[in-house]
Amino acid sequence: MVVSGSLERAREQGMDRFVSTFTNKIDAKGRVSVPAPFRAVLERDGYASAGSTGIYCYPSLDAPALDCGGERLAQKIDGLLAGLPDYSIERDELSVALYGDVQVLSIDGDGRIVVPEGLRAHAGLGDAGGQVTFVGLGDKFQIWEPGAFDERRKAAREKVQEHRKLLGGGG
Amino acid sequence: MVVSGSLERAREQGMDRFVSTFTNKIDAKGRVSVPAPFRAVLERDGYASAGSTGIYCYPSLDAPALDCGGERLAQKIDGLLAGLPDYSIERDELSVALYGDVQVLSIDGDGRIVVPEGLRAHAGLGDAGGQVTFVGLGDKFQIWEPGAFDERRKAAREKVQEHRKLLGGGG
DNA sequence: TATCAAACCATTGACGCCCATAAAATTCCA
DNA sequence: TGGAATTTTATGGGCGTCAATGGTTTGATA
Repeated sequence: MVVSGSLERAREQGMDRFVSTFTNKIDAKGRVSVPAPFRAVLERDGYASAGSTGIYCYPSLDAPALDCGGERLAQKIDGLLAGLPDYSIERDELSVALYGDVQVLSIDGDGRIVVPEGLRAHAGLGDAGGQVTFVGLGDKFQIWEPGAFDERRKAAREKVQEHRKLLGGGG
Repeated sequence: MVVSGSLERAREQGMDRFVSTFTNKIDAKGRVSVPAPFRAVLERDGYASAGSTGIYCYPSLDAPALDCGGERLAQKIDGLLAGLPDYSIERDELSVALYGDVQVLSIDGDGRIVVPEGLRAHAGLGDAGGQVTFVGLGDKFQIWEPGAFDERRKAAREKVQEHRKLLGGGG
């Protein structure tokens, strides 16, 4: 396929954030299609143009999921380091923390990525059914094992309902 | 192998920083393959062209790891020293610390380096399983014993978690 | 000549790249 | 508005190239 359909639409609509969730299959080779709308956002973000080779991906700090994004995400990380002096110990430490877990995954001509073993393990991808769920979070998106994401979503709903009650049902 | 694949890709895409982590085997002779993407960055950096013969490599000042890079790294070190007054004690000490243990490692036709015993000892390379981990840190990269890196990474993750507000709360 | 290091070669497994198919969605026209 | 035609996406598979790794030979040195 050619990355043009969703891309052009996204351009026209000024879409530049990751939205919605999609569930795709991960095949025997470990390949997964990145949802076309996400690819469109990445294109806009310039993931494949000037700065980088692919998408940035690292284990989420607080969930069994992977955080992914393009240039914007990379620049956010760089921004954190920008303030620290070159070759200072602080910078080295933070660099390892931020870069150490990051993998750059290239997207093939068909819009697919291969998730390396280490990352797959953190998110438990492939543990069940060989499917993975992409979740848009604006600036970035996450990759979940579908079952795990379901639980997380349920929990989130319940929490929201709690809040509503506390807020006096003003909805 | 021929150093052309990743290199050309890197050229075209303007990739000029060390990113991602890779784990390769180190054999009985002390040989390790430098990850192809890193070689590509080094090529761009001119490590093997005009100025120098190989990559700069020295014991990391604050970690059981090796700091490595090409021309850019060398120049940054120079710049760092240039900032200090001539014949100052600080400069002398830093000079020794930085330059004293620097080794220029040449990359053979197959993309491998031989890590000298002294450096290997500092990072504990080969102590377990005969594997080493390359960690991209932008301007330079580090070489770790996988186990040690894992520990450092865990610690770093916890540290980042404390500062995750800086990341925009996204995790 | 013995030893060590560095260039050379060869193998294998992984990965990038291409094509094919099928399903879904969108467009276009009646 | 409905339905056909076209486009786009997702997914499966094959194939060639390249990277990583192990081994061998050559060359320098003492």
